[in-house]
Amino acid sequence: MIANGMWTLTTSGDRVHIRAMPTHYHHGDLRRRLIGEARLALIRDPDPSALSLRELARRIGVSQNAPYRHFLSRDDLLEAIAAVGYEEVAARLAERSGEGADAVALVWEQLATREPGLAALMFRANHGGEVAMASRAWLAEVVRAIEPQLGDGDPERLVRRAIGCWAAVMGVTVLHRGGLLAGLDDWLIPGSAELARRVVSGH
Amino acid sequence: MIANGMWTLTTSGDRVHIRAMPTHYHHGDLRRRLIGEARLALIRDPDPSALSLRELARRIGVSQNAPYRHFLSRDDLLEAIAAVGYEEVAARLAERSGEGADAVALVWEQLATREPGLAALMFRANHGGEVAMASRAWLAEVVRAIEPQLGDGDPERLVRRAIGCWAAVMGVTVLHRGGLLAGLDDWLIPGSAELARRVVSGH
DNA sequence: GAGCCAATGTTGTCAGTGACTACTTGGGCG
DNA sequence: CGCCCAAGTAGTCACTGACAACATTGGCTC
Repeated sequence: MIANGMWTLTTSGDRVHIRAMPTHYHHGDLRRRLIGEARLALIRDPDPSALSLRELARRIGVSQNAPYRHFLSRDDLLEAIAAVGYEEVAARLAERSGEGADAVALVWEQLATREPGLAALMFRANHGGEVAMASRAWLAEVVRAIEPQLGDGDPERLVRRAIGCWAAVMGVTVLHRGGLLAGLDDWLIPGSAELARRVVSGH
Repeated sequence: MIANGMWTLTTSGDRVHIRAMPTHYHHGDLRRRLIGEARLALIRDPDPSALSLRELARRIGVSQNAPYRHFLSRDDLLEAIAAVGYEEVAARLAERSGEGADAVALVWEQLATREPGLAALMFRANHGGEVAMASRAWLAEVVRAIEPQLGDGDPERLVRRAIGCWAAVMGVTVLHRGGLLAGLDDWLIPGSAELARRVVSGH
């Protein structure tokens, strides 16, 4: 089955059915509800490993097993959330085209501040194809953002710089959120925007 | 009680006893054993959230509750391991003083390659004081490593650059291990050494 | 309009986990 | 020699992810 929230594609035999999704039941809405509720849970407790499928189900008011109709496993849910995260962050960066590397830093920092749990999920190891795919949209936006600052050099360098920029910004975020910079005076901590610019610019 | 593996310091009343640790029992050795076995487990399965205290205990041959005599909780164990990780990586960097930012990249990359689970632990959010402390040793070594490349500017800038270097190198590692760069051609991925140099050098 | 049938719920169950309480042990100190 | 107490053991609890089996819903086909 293929669904996007508005409709579902179903196969019966070798026929293909398209049908609108019901809205007044939990039917068809659950997947979205689960992701939304999970994000809320991640705001309450930013540790993704503390997120419980059963509690989510309880909160939404469905049976403990219902989530498994929409996600293969707990990890599958987490993947989906991370993917949504990348999509959103890409969209937010797209709105700020023209602000260069600073925008990359800004958008990422906002994410990490507002939804640290979501950010933690996006840092996570062993992501599957879904997240990798979604993160490409983000990477594409980073490329677009920094492109004017790099002049028209070769496109490969552009991508390399974009990844470097992403990595650097993400790195500071990880250090920050990890408490690894706790106790250090503020002026000893590089601003992520400054770092992003530094990575992008130059020969 | 204070212990370092060779001896223990015990207080009885207001006296202090120092005594050698027995070696033929698990006594006194368990803490170290646990950390070691946990690292092995993290090599088998790099996902820290999959590490089970009970399985560790089983593997070592002690009761399921024995670990709690040495660590307050599972997280406490993970913290201790992360701290050890930072200590080791600091030591390894110290051996390569004079190689500049490249050494930082090299050492960190080796860690992430050889013990990705350990690395994941060191990236983790919400670290307590113990890890923050240990990571300071690492940061100090990074400062020492990049110092010759920066000339003798102001020391604050030096620290900022060191943190930036750390963040950048760590960022690429996270992206890599997260599978976020999967499918990208190699020449599109910035080398962490190059990135480190770029962050450190310049005006 | 009847009924099929896939999607999507629900109930029941299992093994495994972190953490707690209460006990036992054993070796060095006085 | 006897006590003390750090460090180990046994038993238990609530909770979790995952699975199997069953119930229900509503659109499509005929």
